[in-house]
Parts: sequence; structure tokens; C-alpha cells
Amino acid sequence: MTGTKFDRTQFEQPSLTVDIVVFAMREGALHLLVIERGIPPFEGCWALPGGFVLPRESVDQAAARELEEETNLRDVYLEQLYTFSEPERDPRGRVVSVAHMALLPADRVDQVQGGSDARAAKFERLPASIERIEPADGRSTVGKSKRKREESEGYFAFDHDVIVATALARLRGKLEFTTLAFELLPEEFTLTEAQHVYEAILGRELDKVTFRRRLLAMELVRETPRMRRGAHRPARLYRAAPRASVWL
Amino acid sequence: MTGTKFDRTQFEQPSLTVDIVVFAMREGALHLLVIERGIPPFEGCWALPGGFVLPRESVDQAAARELEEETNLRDVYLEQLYTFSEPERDPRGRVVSVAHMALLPADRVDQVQGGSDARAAKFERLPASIERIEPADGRSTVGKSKRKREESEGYFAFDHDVIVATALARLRGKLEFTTLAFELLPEEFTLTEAQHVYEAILGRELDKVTFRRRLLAMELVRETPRMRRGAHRPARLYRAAPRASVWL
DNA sequence: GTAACTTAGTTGCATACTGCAACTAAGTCA
DNA sequence: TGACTTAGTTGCAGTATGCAACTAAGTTAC
Repeated sequence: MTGTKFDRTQFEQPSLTVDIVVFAMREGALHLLVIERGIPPFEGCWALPGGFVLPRESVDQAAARELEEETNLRDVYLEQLYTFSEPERDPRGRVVSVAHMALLPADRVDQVQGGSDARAAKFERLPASIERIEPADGRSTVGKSKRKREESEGYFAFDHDVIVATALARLRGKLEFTTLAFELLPEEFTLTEAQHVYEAILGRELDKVTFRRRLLAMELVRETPRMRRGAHRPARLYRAAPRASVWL
Repeated sequence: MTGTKFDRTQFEQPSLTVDIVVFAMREGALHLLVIERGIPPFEGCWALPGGFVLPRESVDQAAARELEEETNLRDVYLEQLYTFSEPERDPRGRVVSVAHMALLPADRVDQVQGGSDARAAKFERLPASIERIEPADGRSTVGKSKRKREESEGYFAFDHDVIVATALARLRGKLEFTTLAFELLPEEFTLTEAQHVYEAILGRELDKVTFRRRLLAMELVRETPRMRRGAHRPARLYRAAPRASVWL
């Protein structure tokens, strides 16, 4: 903004909120954290955790705070996604929401408890219908015809289906060039477990040999002396390589 | 946002603005559109075009409108980038800005004229110092120590240097998996011209053979019957393949 | 007119990466 | 002890990549 004319009271300002898409692996499938709405509008639909941005915090801080207040989760991977701002996206008034994405390691899904605000936070399997929703990543929405939100169109309240689709698209896009997937795994994991995470996110099967070769060749994982013992042959445990925390 | 308690007047709401990073190629180098500030704070520094979001428009519409008002540009590639919201980012008050990135074809740089608001919009070569600024893409800012903006730290006003660094990082990241680079070229271009755009953005030289092979093999470009005639051997003109408009 | 120069564009090859099939390894269970 | 399941490796053919050397087509100097 150039600020050649700066008058903050010049316009009625929209409300600013954050919404958070929390992904986690459960039973081998990708799940997300939703809160079932108890009141209209969209009563009974799934909504994302979130809330208002306070006057002295950044939107990213607001996302972290709301996540902790509503789900008891701290110190999880959290990244800003996209800002949703269609004037009609919330029938109650003008609300602009900065969507975030959080990734919860599989061994921490039990830490989630309904907090001060969110009554029934629960993990639900990502519905297949999400694939048919066009994500708002990048250019998509700029100049797109806005769709007015009617009630009872599907699982999700408001435009939260688009937010989830956008989060999934972002996760997929970053998967091959970052080490984001490890954020969904426990500290130590087998390569087969890692492969299952990739497959769940991408929605297709991967070749075992190629997958292992790449992870090892790029030194994204480090061998540990430990093994995971189960019903059959024990599997080597690995951990994410230190520098590999996010970017490739 | 779950909306279990919805009261829009509950909090003082920040001002909502947009800022736009307009990239264009000039003299073989990547340039960006800046407006030299005429008043404090940051008098004499470069600022990005932008302005307030109006009550009945989305932030993306606001970006398109401001771009046209301030620079006379319509129908250019425009994508939403990232939202900047540090409480101290603007010394005049709490302002949250949704940054956008625009790409202007090389043959349209002359269309830019100072509009209703922006007095001295001009293209400047991307300063090399931008490479040292950490972009705010993805996780970077979440939980990062915010740096309070002092005047006279460099070229840019406010946190606009971070916005530009973020735009550049996004452009680089998308370059290899999308056809974004063609948005900076005229409708018809030679493969050498295309290569120069890639090189300018990535900041390193590419192999001619590999570059041409990839573009052709992926069918990202279509041959035209025309040639570009210049001082030496004429070069075949191509255009972006129709489906290749953005994604790979 | 021709030789030098510059830019456009191709050919050839050694190397690396990928997808697929088949194999071996190490455990459990009946 | 042998069938079964999951872990992990080997081999190979096809493809993509990086580099060097080459040919092609124009302009300019004399």
C-alpha cells in the first residue's frame, strides 16, 4: 500500500478471522479435525477450528492460539495457506478468513481434546467428494465467479470445503519437494509407514523401490539402530534428517 | 471459524489492504513496479502499489481494481500470495495486507501510467539485496521473531522487501511446474527469449539443449510459421500451448 | 563476393533417474 | 517344518539430463 491517502476509518473494515485445517493420519488414511456446528447457520455441518484475530497478534499467532485453545495442540507444524474473502462467504456478515494448515504427528492424535470453545472437535476421514472441489490456490479465485453459499450443500459449513481442498492441494504440491510428510509421522518411523503417508496424501500407490531409493539417496532420512517389531519381519526405524525439517 | 460465539463488534478490527508485486522483463532483467513515497513514513523509499479493500469486494478483486487504478493495467496474470499481519508492520496503525503477485508481458510495460492515485509508478530492476531477505512463504513467519520496522533500512518501505522476496520465491517455486514464465512474454516469442526469462527469475544460466528439449517434449509451446528477424539468424516464434496456460 | 562473426538450432554420448519384475530375508502362525 | 506375510534388494530396460561439438542462417567488414 502506498499510503498517499491513509485514513483507517475511511471504510468499514471486515472482521478478520483464522481457520485451521488440521491433518493427521489415522488407520492408514488422511483425516482432518472438524467441529460439528450446534447452531445455525449450517447447523450439523462440519466447520474448521478457528476464531477472531486479536488486536495485538499476527494472523499466524492467532492460528496457533486458537489451535491451542480449541484443541489443546501446541508445537505442531503450522503454515499459512490462503486468505478467503468473498463478501458472501459468511451469511452473518463480512468476514475475511486467513486459512492455515497444521500437520499433527500420528502419535499425537490422542492429545486433542475439546478446549475452552470448541465443543466436539473430532477427526474425520477426508471425504472423497473433496476431490471435486476446486482449490483456491494461486490464481484460481482471482476473477472467478463467486458461488453464494447455501446451506446443506454437503459436509462442510461456509466455504470450508474449498479451504480443505486448498489445503490438500498445497500439501500435495509440497510433498515431493519438501519433507512435510514427516510432520505427520512419529519421530521414528519405518519407510513403509512413510510410504503410506505419501500414498494417502497423493491418493495413489507408489513403487516401493523408487520410494525408498529416493528418500535414501536424497538423505532425507537417517537410519536408527532400532527396529519396529510386529507380526512379521521387523522393519528398520528411521528419523527425518536434521536439516530436512521442511525444505528440500 | 466455528462461530460458537459470533460478535463482529467484539474486537477492534484491523484495516485490510492489498499490496501487489508486479513483475516484468526489461532489458533482459527482472523488474518490479514500485512507487516512490513522497511523504513520511519511509519518505523516498519504494512502496508497492495497493490500497484498502472495499466493503463489497474480495481481496482479489481489490487487487485487480487497485492495479488498474494505480497503473492502468487490466487483464494481467494476478495471483494471491500471502497475508502479512505483524502488528507493528505499519507505524501508522494496525494494517493487515494481503499480498498479490502480477506478471506483465514484456510487450505491455509501456501501458503502465500513473493512475488516479499512484504518482510515480515505475519499473526498477530487482535489487540483488532481495536475495538476502527471507521470504515469508509457508511456515517461515509462523512463530518467527517479528522485526520492528525502522526507517531507512534499504530500498523498500514497510515490510515490502519481505513481500517482494516472498513473491520471488513463489515465482521461482512455480516456474518449473507451471507455465507461469510465459505470462512475462509476448504472445509469440522465441525459445531463447523464454530461456532468458527463466534465467532471470532463477538467477542462473540454463543449458540451451535441455531447456528446448523440455519445453518441446512437454508440449508447453506450439510452433508458429513465423520467425523473429534480427541481426543474425532468424529464430522460430512459438506461443504457449493452449492448455498450458498455468498448470503443468 | 567472401571471410569473420554472431546467434539459432541439432546431434551424440555418458551418466543418472525411473518403473517394473523378480528375487532374497526374517519374522509369525498352524 | 512349511505356508504366509511383510521387509528389503537386485537387475534391467527405457527415459531424462548435462555437456561438448557440431551444423545452419543470417549480418557486417573489406
